[in-house]
Parts: sequence; C-alpha cells; structure tokens
Amino acid sequence: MEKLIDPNEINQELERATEVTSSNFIHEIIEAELKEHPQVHTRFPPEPNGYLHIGHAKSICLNFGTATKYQGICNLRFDDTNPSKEETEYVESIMEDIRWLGFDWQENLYYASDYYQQLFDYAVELIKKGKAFVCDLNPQEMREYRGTLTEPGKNSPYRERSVAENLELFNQMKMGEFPDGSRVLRAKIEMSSPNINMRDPVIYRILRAVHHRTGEQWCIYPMYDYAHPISDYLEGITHSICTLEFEDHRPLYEWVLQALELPNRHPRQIEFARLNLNYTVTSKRKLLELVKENYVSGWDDPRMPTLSGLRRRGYTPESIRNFCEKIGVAKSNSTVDIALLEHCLREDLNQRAARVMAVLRPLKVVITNYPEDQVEEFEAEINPENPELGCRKVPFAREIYIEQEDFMEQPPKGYFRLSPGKEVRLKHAYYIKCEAVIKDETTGEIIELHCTYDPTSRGGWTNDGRKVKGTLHWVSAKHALPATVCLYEHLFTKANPDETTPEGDYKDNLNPESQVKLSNCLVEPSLANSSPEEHFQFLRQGYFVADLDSKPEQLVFNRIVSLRDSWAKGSKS
RNA sequence: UGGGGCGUAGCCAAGUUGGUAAGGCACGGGACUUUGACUCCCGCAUUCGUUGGUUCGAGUCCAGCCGCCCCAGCCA
Repeated sequence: MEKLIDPNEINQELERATEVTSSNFIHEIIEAELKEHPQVHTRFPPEPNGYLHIGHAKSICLNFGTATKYQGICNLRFDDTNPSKEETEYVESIMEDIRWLGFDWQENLYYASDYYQQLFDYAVELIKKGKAFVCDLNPQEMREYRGTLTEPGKNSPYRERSVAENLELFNQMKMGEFPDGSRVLRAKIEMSSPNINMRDPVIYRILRAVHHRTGEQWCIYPMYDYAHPISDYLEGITHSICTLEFEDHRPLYEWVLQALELPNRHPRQIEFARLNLNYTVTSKRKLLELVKENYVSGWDDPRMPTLSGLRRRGYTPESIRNFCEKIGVAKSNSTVDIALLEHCLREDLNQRAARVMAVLRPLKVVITNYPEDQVEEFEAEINPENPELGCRKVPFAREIYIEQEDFMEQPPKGYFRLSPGKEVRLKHAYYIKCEAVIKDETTGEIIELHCTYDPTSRGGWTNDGRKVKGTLHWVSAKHALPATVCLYEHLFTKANPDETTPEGDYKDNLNPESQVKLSNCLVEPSLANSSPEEHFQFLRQGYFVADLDSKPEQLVFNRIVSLRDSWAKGSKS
C-alpha cells in the first residue's frame, strides 16, 4: 500500500520550523551568552488563585518554548506564598490547562511552599548579616514612613534593633506569639531610594490562614519579592521571565540573591509585555466578577478568554500556540487584534476539520418532480484540502431544508442564491429551480418552497455549459438530526471594554448578543456519532465544535468562528 | 516636581556594526471555485512620536521636547 502523507505531520513540521526560526529579544540575550552558559532553565510560575487565560498562554509558550529551543528545561512552579487567595481547585485547573495546551513539565513540578523552611532559614541568615529587621509599625504607619513617589521615606524606629533581638522576635513571629499584622520582617535596604520597592520592603508577614498544601503549619509567609528570587535560585533557573510591571522589582530580586551571597549562578530576570486582546478582558478581577455575578456561565463559558473557555468554545491548542508564535515577544504594551486569533483557528481547522452540512434556520423545500419515496445517497468529500480523508454518505430525498437566508423573494443585485425562477446547485446533489413560494395566509411568512430538480445534474454538475453560480448546503427532511447550536460573538461590543462614560464601567459594554442559542437546527445524519470536542466545518457557515455536553440524543454544537464572508461584508456596507 | 519602561502602517512586529523600511493580521482589487470558503496574484509607511544636531548618508548615533504604561499591598 502506498504511504499517504498525513497533513497533520506536515503541520507539525511547519510548526517545528517556525518554532526554531522565530526569535525575540529574550532569545537574543540567551544566545549572546550561550558560549559561557549553554544551559537554559526557565519556569512558568502561576499563583494558584484563578484560572489561566490567553495571556498566560503567551507566557507558557514563551517559557516552555524557550527551554525547548535551547534543549533546556522548563519548570512548573506554583507561586503559592499567599494562602488567603490560593486553592487546590486552581492548581488542578492550571495543570490541566497547561497539558491541554500541549506542554509537559515532566518531573519538574514545584511549589514555592516546598521552600518555606529554606526561605525561613535564609531569612535568619539575612538577620544575622544585619540585612533584615523585625518592624512593629502598623500598616498605616508603614505607609507614612515609606514616603511618596517624590519624597524619600524615613527609617523605621525599629530599624536598629540588635541582631539578637531580631532573631528572637522573628522566631516568636514564627511560633505564633504575635497577632496577625502586628509585626513584619523587613529587608534593610534604603528608605530614600527613588525606587519605592527598595524602601525596606516587607519580606515576611504574620498571617493565620489555612494553606492549601501546608495547612496550619506556618503562620508567617514570605512575600513574592523575597520568595521568588530564592525559589528561582534553588531550582537552578537561569532566565526568570516575567511581565513588565516587575521591572521595578528587579533591583530587589538581585538584592536578595546578593545579600545572601548565594554561591552559584544567579538567575536573571527578564521582562516582556503581557498580552492584551481587544473585545475582551483578561484581568483576574474582571474575569472573576463576570463569573461571580453570572454574566457568564462559569470560567469555561465559551465566551471567556480563559483557556478552559477557549477550549469549550472549540479553539485548538495548535491554533493558540501558533497565535502566541505570531504575536511575538517585545516590551511595548500592545493590544492584539482578536481577528488574528480567529485567523489562527481557521488556518488550523481548514486543514483538519471534517466538512458537514447543517441548516441553522431551516426553510422547507419540496422537490415536486422528485419521486415520493425515493432516497439517494451522495458521496461527499470530507475535506477538499485533504482528499485522503475520503468521503461520507449524504442522503437526499423529496423534502429537504435549506437555510432561510439562502432564499430571497426579491433578491438584491449580486445575490446568487435561490429566488423565484432561479436555479441553484444543492451541494453534492442536483440543480434545483424555484417554482413557487408558499406563504402563511395570515402572517405572510414564507413557510415552504416548491422546486423542481434537473435529473441530469446528478452530483451537482452538467456538461451543457450551464452556469449555476450559487451552491447551497441542505439536509434531507426525513434523515436530518435535530440539534442545538450556539452562535458566539465577542463578549464586548467595544474593542476596548474599558472605554466607558465616566460613571460607567466595562460591564456596560457587554455584548447582549454574544451568545445566541438556536434550538431548531437540523444537521446531516453523519453527525449522529460525533463526540464532544470534535471539530467540524459547517459548510458555508463556520467552524463548530461538539460541546462537552453533546450527546447523540441531544446534539449541541458551538460556533467557534464563522467563515470569512466577503458577500456579507460587502452587502453590509 | 521621583524612579523604571515604551513609542516603526488600522493591529502586532522585524529592523545585529549608520547604507536607503521584513513578515503576519486587517483592509481594497483581481484570478480560481460544486463552500460568496480555501488557494493564488496585486495593492497597502518617500517614512520610523517630534524638533534640532553629527554624517556623503540616520529608524539606527547625540541633545531637547511630546505622548503612553508601571511603581507609594503586611498581593503576585
């Protein structure tokens, strides 16, 4: 047997090719030092306090992709240093989403909470070196002592406590001898630094909360700025990639490593711009609000930019990875057009998705000259881009349904679908001509069309040179399966959802038509055994996915994105 | 009025030592078409936030100005 080329393999080849070719300023930094430092070790460090979204996908692709490119390793590390916000539910969803996206941390799974003891011991070191002190200022006083953006801060009155006293106090903090918030451990740096992060930042706070992994074992917890550089160091991270807002924290990141005089290579922090997408929001606070206040059905609502939402919507991991590849990595704040994400999905599914016919808003058509009980089966290609996928059978009979919008009694110029007296092709089947329009007597609504077919056009073609431009999708009335189809559009009506009246907020820009449920759809019988998460192209309409809850008795499909439509585009203007 | 970043087309984004503005998306036009899809052609920055300067030559170097983002959590 001849070996056929699997188009998926070609895709993978192309993917690998782009992976290796594409570069960015971070890769340039790495390559400049590759001679002295051939090993590359990155990490993706989510805090388990929410679900991952498309912005995280950029970071995941960057961190894992960079490690792969330089034959390095990428750790998954949960940055769980604030037990009041974190939950096991989130660590599980995060792991599932990363795997779904197509990345594998293998045995390199870590938690900042694994380092609590070491972090504590290092803090003791810092105290012994005279570089940290216990401070009794309350939050309000702390703020006053910190100064402002333009004014320097003042030293805390507790700044000069002896090493012995600090050691004793810090230990008592650990032992639970003080109430929450009563004291903190601070790094002793410089209260007049123009960089506010360097004004003796808090590195430990007292907090009685149940941690999702360590329970009530600790009542003091390290702060991000202190825990992160040490966690990176302990894991042998070489490049600690984070987003732009941490740029000001870099001096502190480096200070911690230097103050501790850690002997091995220090990790290097590099910042890049986080991803923004238009017509949606990605702030954790807003996403949480949409879920909590039921503007959407949950974190995995198909309109959400979360990875679980994109997955339920039908986006493929490949399309998201390609998207992340195409947007690039740089340092300027940017908002990417969601049309690029949609393009990536179409590009992927055009090659892979099975073509199928589905009528979303049915209009009955009776083919008056077609024998009453006759049924024919046509061979229909599954994917013209991929002929090796073969054919499926599509039944045809006297009564069929077409799309309501494929018939117009008074067609505008340029309309080449069905209208009275006009001939069109039924995809894969016959030419039909519209002979009569049946209307409801009272409402005047078109309820049925009477057409005749041309028996010589079997398969949808004749050799007489006739020009039939319009081609319609259809389903056989007695063979079609009922289905529910959800049409999705952008969650917000404005490209920038935050653009509102002074009193308003982003929720005012929610798109009321972002989800339209059609429950009287009819689909071709081959869809009977479609399985959840299977992708299809509904001919002439768009790409769809069988919903997670789709069952043979109750088929449900989600529209991921429509096909490009130059006719609709032109006629709208 | 402090500090840290960023500014190349509608949206992203290349632009290595100064040598005469990649690519993608979007958009417009055309070809092809049994999906108004796909694919394929063609077009789309005399100009790089701005003003000066250096130079034979500046997106790249220098100076000033303008604009946008981030920082005053015991969040990450």
